[in-house]
Amino acid sequence: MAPRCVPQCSKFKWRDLVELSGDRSEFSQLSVVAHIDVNAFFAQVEQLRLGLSKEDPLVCVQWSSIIAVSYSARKYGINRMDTLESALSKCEGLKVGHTAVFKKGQSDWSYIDYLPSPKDHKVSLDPYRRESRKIMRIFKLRCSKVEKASVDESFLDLGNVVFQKLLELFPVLKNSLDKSFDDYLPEIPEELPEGLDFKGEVIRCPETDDQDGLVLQDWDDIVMLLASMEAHDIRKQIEKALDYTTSCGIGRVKTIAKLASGLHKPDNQTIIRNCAIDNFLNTHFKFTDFWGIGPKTSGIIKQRLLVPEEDSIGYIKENFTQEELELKLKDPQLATRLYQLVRGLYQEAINTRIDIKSMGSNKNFRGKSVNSVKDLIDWLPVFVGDLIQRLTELDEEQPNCIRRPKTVAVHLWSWNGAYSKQCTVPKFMDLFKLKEVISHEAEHLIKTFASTFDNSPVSLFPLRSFSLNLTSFEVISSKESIDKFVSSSKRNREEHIDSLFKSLGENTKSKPKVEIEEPKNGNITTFLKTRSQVETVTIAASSEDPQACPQCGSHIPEEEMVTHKDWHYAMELQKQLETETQPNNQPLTDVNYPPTSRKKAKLDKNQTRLPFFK
DNA sequence: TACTCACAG
DNA sequence: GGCTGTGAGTA
Repeated sequence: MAPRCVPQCSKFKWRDLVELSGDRSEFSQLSVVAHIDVNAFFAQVEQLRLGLSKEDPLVCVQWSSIIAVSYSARKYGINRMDTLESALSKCEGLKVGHTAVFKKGQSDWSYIDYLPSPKDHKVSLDPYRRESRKIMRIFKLRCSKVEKASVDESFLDLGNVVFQKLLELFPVLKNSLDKSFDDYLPEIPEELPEGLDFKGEVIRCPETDDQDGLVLQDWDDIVMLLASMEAHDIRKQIEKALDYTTSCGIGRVKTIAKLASGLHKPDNQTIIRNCAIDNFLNTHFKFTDFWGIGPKTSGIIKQRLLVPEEDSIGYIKENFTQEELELKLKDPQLATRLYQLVRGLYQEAINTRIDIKSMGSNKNFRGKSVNSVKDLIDWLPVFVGDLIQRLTELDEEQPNCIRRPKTVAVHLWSWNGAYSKQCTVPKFMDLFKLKEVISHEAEHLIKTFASTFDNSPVSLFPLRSFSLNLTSFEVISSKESIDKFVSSSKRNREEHIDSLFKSLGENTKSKPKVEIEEPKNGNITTFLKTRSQVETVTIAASSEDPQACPQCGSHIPEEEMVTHKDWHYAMELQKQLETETQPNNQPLTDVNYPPTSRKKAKLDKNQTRLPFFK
């Protein structure tokens, strides 16, 4: 049943609404963030690769341990703790997909049709990263700001797109004249426009909702409603284009959205209105569930605050002021964070471009499989190949911002201790050259290590673990146009806010201080604005116009050309995605897969298990 | 630069 | 629970 509106004086000001349209919308009082995670991601990837259906119970394995369990396999009581053997005993028809692997001595990974052994193989997570990037492309098409939290999770800032919808759907917002930033917003209307309703599961608010259903009181509730519709639509697009199901949480801040996304799995979403935050946190979670509060930190908190097992969030909220938390925890940063976390008020930035800081390739060795320098050197192509491959994909993803590592480090773990050594390398643009250098330096570092053990009573071998790391990434080339974009974009956004307010009939005297952070390259900051220009200005463009877009002919202000071209790029990508997608449930044919691996990846679709389990 | 720690999935 | 990955702190 559709929610009812019970209007009351709004708590929110025009400032809050306008901030929702800016590039720091996650800090607005009306902010809304979605957390989307792909259900049993590795299992879904393997299911598609093997041409199986969602109903086929499947596990993704690495050696003989299970790293992901499809939802249909969970029905048999299989979980990640099971060994492959016990999983197979629980489910007769269980399908098994092993991760792709590197073979010792080779620099590219592939899917193989036998059970690989850790003795001469290393796991490759590359296929999952590739699928992850496809999903990210869609997210980036649909909202102005996306933060990739991990290979299968992202945060989406839905503020901008909800702002747009608010203006479209509620004339009372669009037609208000002579408002200043400090005026309160009007009450919400008594009736919602036709067709508006929450999508997904809405957590109840005991104080305001009643037996007849959900009650909307203020604009933040409507923001959540619109966000739920938008998030649902984005998730359906992912499913249509790529065939992945997802779970999603929608809330005021990242931590709330993150907790919410886990509540209704798989393939559903959960909405936390601000009025429901307390009920949501208290009935479902302990303070240890917050992202970033690990075993160590929670141990300290428990000890210093004497937190009881039950109702730990309520306990912290009700018994300590922020000052008391600082006093007890002796860690002002943690105190502030905890104070805000338990109230659902911990507003964190959504980082769109997470600049890569390091990149590593590791492997643990078993027994005496690496018992000499030669054994280790034989493995080197795998580590180097892994890293170079990932650098290649990084370049492809951001062709106008090429990054290279300054240092190469090797880490070795023997049974006697851990050792590491690093050296600087030239920042070659050419990855073939860089590959040579990294191989050479890594080999040199390993040999240096080995020689220091020559006359030592302890031995480096058999080696327990090895890792090759690239660190201190620096930008070595960024296109001139991007630089221009960066320098002009701050002004752009100020103008953006100005023009918004003109459309709102703003009196510019009380213009708010909208903090403007330094921009991210290539990001579609003014996406919506640009889009509406494309739609309305197309015909006015002349072929003589030096500021005409070469692709659509629209007249585009010089400083917006980059953004505008990004938009074209995004649309092209979308087209590409749509044509790449098969209408039936066939596995995706990934044009990016190395030809060798692709051939091997094609397994018989009628096969119920990989051959080695027959 | 070398090493350790914390956290996450 | 083993494995893989990332970032921060410290001397």
